[in-house]
Amino acid sequence: MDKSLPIAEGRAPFDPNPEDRAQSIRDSLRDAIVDRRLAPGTKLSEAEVGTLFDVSRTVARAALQMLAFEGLVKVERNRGAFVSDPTPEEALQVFASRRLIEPGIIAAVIERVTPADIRAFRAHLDEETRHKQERGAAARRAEIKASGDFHLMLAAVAGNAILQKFMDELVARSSLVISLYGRSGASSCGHNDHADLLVAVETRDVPRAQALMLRHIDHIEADLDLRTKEGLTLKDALAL
Amino acid sequence: MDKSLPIAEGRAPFDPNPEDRAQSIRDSLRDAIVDRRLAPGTKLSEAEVGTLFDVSRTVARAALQMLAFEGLVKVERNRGAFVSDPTPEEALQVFASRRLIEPGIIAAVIERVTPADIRAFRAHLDEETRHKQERGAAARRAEIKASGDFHLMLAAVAGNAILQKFMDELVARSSLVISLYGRSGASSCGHNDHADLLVAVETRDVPRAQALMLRHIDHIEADLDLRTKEGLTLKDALAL
DNA sequence: TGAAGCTGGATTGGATGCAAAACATTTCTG
DNA sequence: CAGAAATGTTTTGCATCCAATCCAGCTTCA
Repeated sequence: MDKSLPIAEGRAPFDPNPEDRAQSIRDSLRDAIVDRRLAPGTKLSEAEVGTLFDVSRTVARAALQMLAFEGLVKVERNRGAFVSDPTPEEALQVFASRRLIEPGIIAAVIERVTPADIRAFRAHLDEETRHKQERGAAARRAEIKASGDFHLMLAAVAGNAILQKFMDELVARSSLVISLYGRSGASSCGHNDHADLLVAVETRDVPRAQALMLRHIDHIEADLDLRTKEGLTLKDALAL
Repeated sequence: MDKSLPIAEGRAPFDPNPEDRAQSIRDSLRDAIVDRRLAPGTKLSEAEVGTLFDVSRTVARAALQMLAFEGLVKVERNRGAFVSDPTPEEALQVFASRRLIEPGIIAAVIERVTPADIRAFRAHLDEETRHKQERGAAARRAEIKASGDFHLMLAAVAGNAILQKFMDELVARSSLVISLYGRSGASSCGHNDHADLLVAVETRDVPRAQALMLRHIDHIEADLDLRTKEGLTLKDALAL
């Protein structure tokens, strides 16, 4: 059994809350996936996950099942669970979905945001820019994660639990897609979309905020290189 | 053990495809829930579900877990799974979510719909009106289900697997909400919203189709009576 | 009488064991 | 030597088993 998977990092040494261990395993695995510490296609065997987190296969399997529901892993019958490897088409669908949902979220945010929320957003933005200035792969990972968290904060303020869950899934899948197809290291290269968005929220300018949100999603998507990489190489190598 | 739960009805007698039994149990249970054959709040014990479908608790539990992810059942730790009993606020969130997603879906449909799709929609509409004319609780259930299926067909034609999954969940939750808070038996009392929508799709009039979709959701929501029923009665009985 | 504590039964959470499927390796055959 | 058959190994799917928790009814005590 190979213990080289770098996935058990964010886990608490001994369950702080004795509640649902499967949930916390899922969170650790999800972090590892969106952080690209686990490459798409990696096999996640029940036994391996179980021993790494020191639980039985039963609860390891439950965690993998949860991730399958979110689309972060694919389970193939009698074959096991693999970190999902979204196709370019799936990538486009992720952003198409976000284009529908996030303008609505931003409108709800403007309706409900409190001064305390604004302060929290500002603090988060500061941290984001801090990560952006640092160097190294770890800082890059932290930046991508923080960027996603900004959208999750918006979803939380919007106050719709269902949309929040959808955004949870969409942001996670986006991170996966960016890590696969992202051209530059960072999602928002050069742009300051989040800061602009926050200004529009503060001034309660709904149309502008929605337009900025759509533009922001355009920017993220424009940074992707969705030309299929593998799969064609075979044909290339043989025929051409 | 009570064997009175009328949930095992849609199940195939012996798994035609030996694949994933949990999945098919989930489908049966979901049908039963959105069909109102299982009332909100009903306890779904693992052992009971297991014996009803002739599987062990392990796979019964997996099915319940899936339903929990969709929000159709709530599992309380150490207490079990219960058919979820959405609050009025959750009900509003369901429709708020649909208002964001479905206009986008209808636009995608207009872009991609084929003549064969149109024929399928027409056939489905016929069946809907047929159910609407019949009498009895069974016909009412069939009508609600068919009405939801129309929206699911739209989502399928739109061609975005993620949005389709979201709509799966939203339609199921809507049926649950309607069965709980619906005033009239049917959702679209008197209106012919689906037929109008289909015309707009055929003429490829995106703005009109989107407006009709929003109006349709308004109609469904207007048919709800979201005043809290239980919970306040206690206060009423005691204080007032 | 009523409230707190206790006990028996039932139910869930989770670990383990076994059969079947998939995979890897070796052996056989042309 | 190449390809196919066969065998052994690994991993999943699932049933079963045990411990922990919860619930209901009963007992006890003020």
